[in-house]
Amino acid sequence: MKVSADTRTGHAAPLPVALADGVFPAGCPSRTVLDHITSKWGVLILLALSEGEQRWSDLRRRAEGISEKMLAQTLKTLERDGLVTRTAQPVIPPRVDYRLTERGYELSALLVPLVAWAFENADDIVNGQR
Amino acid sequence: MKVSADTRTGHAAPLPVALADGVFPAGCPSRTVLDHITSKWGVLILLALSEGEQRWSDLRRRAEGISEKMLAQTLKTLERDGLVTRTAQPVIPPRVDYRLTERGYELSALLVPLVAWAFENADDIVNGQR
DNA sequence: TAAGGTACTGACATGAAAGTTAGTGCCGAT
DNA sequence: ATCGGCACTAACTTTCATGTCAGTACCTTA
Repeated sequence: MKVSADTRTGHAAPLPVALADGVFPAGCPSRTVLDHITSKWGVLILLALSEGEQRWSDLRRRAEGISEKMLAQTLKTLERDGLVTRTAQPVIPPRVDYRLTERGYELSALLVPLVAWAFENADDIVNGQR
Repeated sequence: MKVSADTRTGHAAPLPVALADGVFPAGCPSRTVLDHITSKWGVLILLALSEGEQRWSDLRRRAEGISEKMLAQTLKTLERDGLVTRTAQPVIPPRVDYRLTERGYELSALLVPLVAWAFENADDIVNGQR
């Protein structure tokens, strides 16, 4: 069954993804990846790092409201996913830097416009306007 | 304090958003909006609708694994946010169509490349590769 | 006559995500 | 001498998003 294009707006909206019948499969690995990067704090951390290497305490301050537990957990997930690298310097006091990998940078380039859109439209949306 | 650009990749990564000190404020409305659109099923529904108007049963089939409760709940949230419109036709059996608003279409245009990226990179990521 | 499709709603249950609190070891500043 | 900053970890608790199950009302097909 072929799904027709949007007839109201006249816009084409191609999904450049091989999807049988336009179905998003339940067990698909992309679901897991999507869950990681669209997690409450994942987006914010990736966005903050898109401006360059940052320390633990920088990230904590920039993602306002994050707990240390969630910061550690989010960074670990992003590291396991190969989106972020951790560099610890054996100095006192400890200094640890986080930066995006090439892959992480690729992703952040897609997230930036999304978050920018959310910023611009947030007020209209929560006020229930058009 | 000014945050330096990424010195490793040499890429510029501008955040086109007015952020005092690069801090994402805790009470910011964009947090709410981001939560809605990055919810487990929100992304999938918006993506499915990016291909055009669709019925309840179409969406249920395409977002594989979604329950009827979550479909209803997700659609209601997206409707309240002015991203989706609902059109019920008084026929028997009932027929209800869902489509993106202009604003919803704008958003989906940003989500499509993100999901495409997730599809392409998912296997590498979950296999813990580089 | 019974089963199944259509588009839902509501009560209840669960589990994963998130929050809270406390503790680590070392240092510099008050 | 004790406080705070640094970068965490671990145990425990809570909250909320999500899942499960049942029911609605009408019609068609078997």
